[in-house]
Amino acid sequence: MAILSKGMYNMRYDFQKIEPKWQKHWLENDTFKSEVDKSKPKYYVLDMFPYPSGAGLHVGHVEGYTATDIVARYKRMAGFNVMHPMGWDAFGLPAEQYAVKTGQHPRETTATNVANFKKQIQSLGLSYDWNREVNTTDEKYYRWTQWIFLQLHKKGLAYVAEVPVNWCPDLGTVLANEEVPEQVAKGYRVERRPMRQWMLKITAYAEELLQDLDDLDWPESLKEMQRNWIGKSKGAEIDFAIKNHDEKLRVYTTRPDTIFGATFMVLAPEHPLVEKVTTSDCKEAVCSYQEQSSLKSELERTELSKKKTGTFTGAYAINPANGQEIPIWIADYVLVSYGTGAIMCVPHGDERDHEFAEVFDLDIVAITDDNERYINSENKENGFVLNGLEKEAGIATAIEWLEKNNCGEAKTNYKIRDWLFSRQRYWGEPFPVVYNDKGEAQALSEEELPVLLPEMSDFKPTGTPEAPLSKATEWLEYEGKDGKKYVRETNTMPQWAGSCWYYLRFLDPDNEDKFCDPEKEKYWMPVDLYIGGAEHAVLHLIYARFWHKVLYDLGCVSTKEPFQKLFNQGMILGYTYRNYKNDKGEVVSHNDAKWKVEDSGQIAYHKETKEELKVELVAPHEVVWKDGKVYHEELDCELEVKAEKMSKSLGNTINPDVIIKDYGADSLRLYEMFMGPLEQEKPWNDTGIEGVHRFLRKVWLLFIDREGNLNESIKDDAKLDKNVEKLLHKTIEKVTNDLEKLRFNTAISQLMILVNELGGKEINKECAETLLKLISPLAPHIAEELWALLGNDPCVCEQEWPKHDPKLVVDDEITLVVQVNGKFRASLKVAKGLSKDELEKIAREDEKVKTHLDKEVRRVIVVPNKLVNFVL
RNA sequence: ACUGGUGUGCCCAAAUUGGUAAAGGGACUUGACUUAAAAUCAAGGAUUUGUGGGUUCGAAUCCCACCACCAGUACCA
Repeated sequence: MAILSKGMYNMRYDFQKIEPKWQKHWLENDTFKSEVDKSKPKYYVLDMFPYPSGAGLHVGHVEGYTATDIVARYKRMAGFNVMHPMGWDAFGLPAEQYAVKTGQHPRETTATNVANFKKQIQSLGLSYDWNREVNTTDEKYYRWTQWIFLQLHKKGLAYVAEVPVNWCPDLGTVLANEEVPEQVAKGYRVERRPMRQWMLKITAYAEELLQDLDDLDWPESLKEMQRNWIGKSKGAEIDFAIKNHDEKLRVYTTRPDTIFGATFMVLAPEHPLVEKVTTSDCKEAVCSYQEQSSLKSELERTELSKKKTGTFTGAYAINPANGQEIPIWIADYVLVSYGTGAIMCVPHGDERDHEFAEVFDLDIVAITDDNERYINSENKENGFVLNGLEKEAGIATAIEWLEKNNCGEAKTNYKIRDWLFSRQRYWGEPFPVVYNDKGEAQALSEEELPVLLPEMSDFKPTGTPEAPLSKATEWLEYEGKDGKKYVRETNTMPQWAGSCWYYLRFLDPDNEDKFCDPEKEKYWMPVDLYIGGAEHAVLHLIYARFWHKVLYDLGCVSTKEPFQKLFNQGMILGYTYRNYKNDKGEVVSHNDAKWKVEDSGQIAYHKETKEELKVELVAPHEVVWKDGKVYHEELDCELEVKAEKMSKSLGNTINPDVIIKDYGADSLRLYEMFMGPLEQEKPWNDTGIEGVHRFLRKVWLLFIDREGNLNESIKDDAKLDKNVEKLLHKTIEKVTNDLEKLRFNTAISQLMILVNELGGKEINKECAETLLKLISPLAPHIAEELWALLGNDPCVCEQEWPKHDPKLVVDDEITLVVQVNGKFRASLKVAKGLSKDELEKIAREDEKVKTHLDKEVRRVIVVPNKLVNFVL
C-alpha cells in the first residue's frame, strides 16, 4: 500500500479533523432522529444488523451499511420521513464461542464487542437514529422474543418432539437443518441423533411462504433459493397391500403414472413397519443394517458418490395396479422424514432406483418407449389404462384411478421441515416454559416475562446434550401459583430468534407494554429497502417471514410480508497469491498445478508428474503486478492470483479502521460504492481507493485555496458557462436516477465528470451548493464541511434535494452517425429534431460519405437524432 | 450433476428500447512544476466485447452450442 505523506494533505483536506467533527455534530443535534409524521411519506431503510463478533467490522459490513446510508440520506433530502435504525444481534454462537475461548463471560465480551462495533460504525458517518438502538440480549428486548414464543405456543406452532436432530459435538448443541451446511463447512462434525427438542411448525406456513414470494421485490435468485428450500412437489400417496399382513404400506410419489414399472419397494431403515414385516430369516441382516445407518451422519448418508446399500426384509407388497408381488427392501437413500418414509421403486424411470436395482439385481420393467409414450402400463381387468397417454394426462388418470379404487390420493409435499428451535447453549433467550413432575411442558403466563437468563460463571457447553443452564441449580426451580414445584426448561432459543422481529422493535424500542405500538407499526411498515448478504437466504429471511406471517394472523402487524424490497450486496473479495513448489523446493508454474479433494482436505499436485506440491501463500506486500500478471518480488516467478472471500487464514483481509485512518471515511465509503455494481462480487484493490481520495481532494480544491480560504472562483453572481450549466443539470438528473436504482458507481463517475469540468472555471454559489448537495449522501463529511465554509448554516444533509431543469438537459445539437453498409463513415453535428428526409439529405452531401457511395443505394435506414445507414 | 450469475483494454468498470464500444477510476508512458522525489496539472497509446455459429442494414446487447470462473442445492422419490 502506498504510504501517504500526510502532512501535505492535512493543510488542504484534513479528513481526520473534519470527520469526527461532523459525526459529533450529527449525534449531539439528533440530526437523524425520526418520529411518526403523517404529513410526509415514510421510507424505512434497514440493514441486516450485525453479530458483534470479536473480530470487529469488516469491509463487507461497510459496503451494505454505506449503501443504505446513501439511500437514507438521499430520501431524507428528497422529502421522505426516513427510518434508519441499527442494533445488535448479540445472542448466539459467534459471540459465545468467543467468550468460551477467552474465558470471559459472554455478557462482558458482548458489551465490549458492541461498543467496538458502534465506535467503528459511527466512524463511518452513518446516519442512524441511535435513539432506536436495540440489543437482542437486553432483557427489555428478549422479554418480547419470549412473548412472541408464547403466542406461537398458544397457536400450537411450538411443540416438543423427540426427533432425530443434527447434534454438533464440537459446539455442544443441536443445529437447525438450515444451519448445518455452514457449520460443516467450518469443519465441525454433525451427527444425527434422536433428542427431545422444541420445534416451530414452519411447515404450516409452507404454502404461504411460497405463494407470497411472487409479490416481493427481491432478487430472483434469492426467491428461487427459498422456493427450492420449501421444495413443493405434487404427486400422490399410494397404499400397497403387504402379503400376509393386514397393514398397508403407504408411499409418496410424484409419478403415480409410473406405477406399472414399480418392481420393488424401499423403506427408510427407521420406518415403523420394518419391524412388523421383516421375516425371521432376514431379521439379523435388517437389524444390523439399521444399526449401521443410524451411526452414519447425515452427510455420510447423503454422500452421492457412494454405492447404494440396503437389505431385503423378506416381505412382499402387492402392486395395486397389476397385482404383482414385489419385494420390500430397506435402504438409507430413503429418508424417514420426507413423504411417508417409503417409496415405490421404478428403476426404468428413476435414476436412483435404477442404480439400486442394478446393485441388487432387481427387475427392471420398461414403462415408456423412446418417444416417452407409456408401454406395459395397462390392466384391462381393473380398468387402469395409461398406454397411449401423454405424461400430464397419465398422472391425472393414475390419481383418478387410485382415488376411485380407494388405494391412494393426490398429495402435495414440501421439503421444508419444522424448525428445530432449541439449543444446548447458555447465550440465548431462555424459554418461558417449565416442566411438572411428570415431565410435561407448561408455558408461563405473559405476566411472568421476562424469564431472565441466570448469571453463571460456568457457562461452557457440557459436551453432552445436557444444556449449560442445567447447572444453574437455583434458577432451575420454579414454584407455580398452585404451590407445586416445577423445573425450568434449560435449552435456550437459537441465534435466529431475536433477528426474527427486530425490524418491528426498532419502530418502538422503549415500549414496556407492547412489542410495538400498532399505530407506529402501521405507519412505518413494511420495510421499503432491506440490504444484506445473500448468505441469509434460507435462514434469517425465511424465519423472519414465518414469524411475521404468524404475527399478521394474530393481528399484531398490518402487512403480510416484512421486507418489500430486498437487495443483496456482493461480497468484497481479497486477492490471494500462491506459489507452488515441488519436493525439492523448486518453483512450479501454477499453470501446471491441479487440485484434488482427499480425506485430509484439498491437495495440490503436478498435472503431469502427479507429484504432490507444496503451496505457499504469498503476502500482498511481496508481490508485484505487471501487465495483469503477478510476480514474486524476490523469487521473480509468476504467482497464481485469485480473488477469494476474505479470511484471517488467507491473510487477505482489509481492516476498515486502517483505511479510515489513512484515507478517511468518505474515501472508504466512496471507494466501496465506486468499485462496481452493488450486487456484484468485487476484489479489493489498494490503489483504487487512492483514485476516489484524489477526487475528494479535487472537490476540496474547487472550494478552498492553498491558504485555506474560500476560492475566489466561487462568486455569488457569476454567470455559468452554458455547457457547464447543461452538465450540471445532466448530473442532477443522472445522480438522482442512479441513487434511486442503487447504481452508486455510475453516480460517482458522473460527479467526477462534473468536478473535472468545473476545475479552474468561475462558478456561482448556487452551482457550488448544488454540487455539495449531490455529493452529501455519498461523502457526507466533506460536503458538510464545505457547506459550512461557504457560509451556510448546518446541515447540508437537511437541505432539499436539487431538481434538474428538463429544458436544460436537452441537447439542441446532436451527433449524427453516418454508416455505409453498417460501417462508420462520418459523424456530423446537426440540429436536433430534423426529419428523416433532411437527415438523409445532409448525410448524402457529406464529402467523406460521398466517396463511399460508389454503387447504387438500395436502402436507407434513418434513425431520427441518431444515424443514417446507406445499404448498397 | 442441477439451478442461478458472471465473462468488455494491463486491472476495476460504463454503454436507455439492438445504432460511433470502452465514459469514469486505477496502472503505465511523456511533458510541466521541483535541486530531487511525492503531490498537482497537461498530454498519450492500445481495442474489436470468453469461443464458434445464427438473426439483422446494424449485435457487448437477441437466439443456439460450447468453454471458464463464482455462488447455491445436492439421493426430497
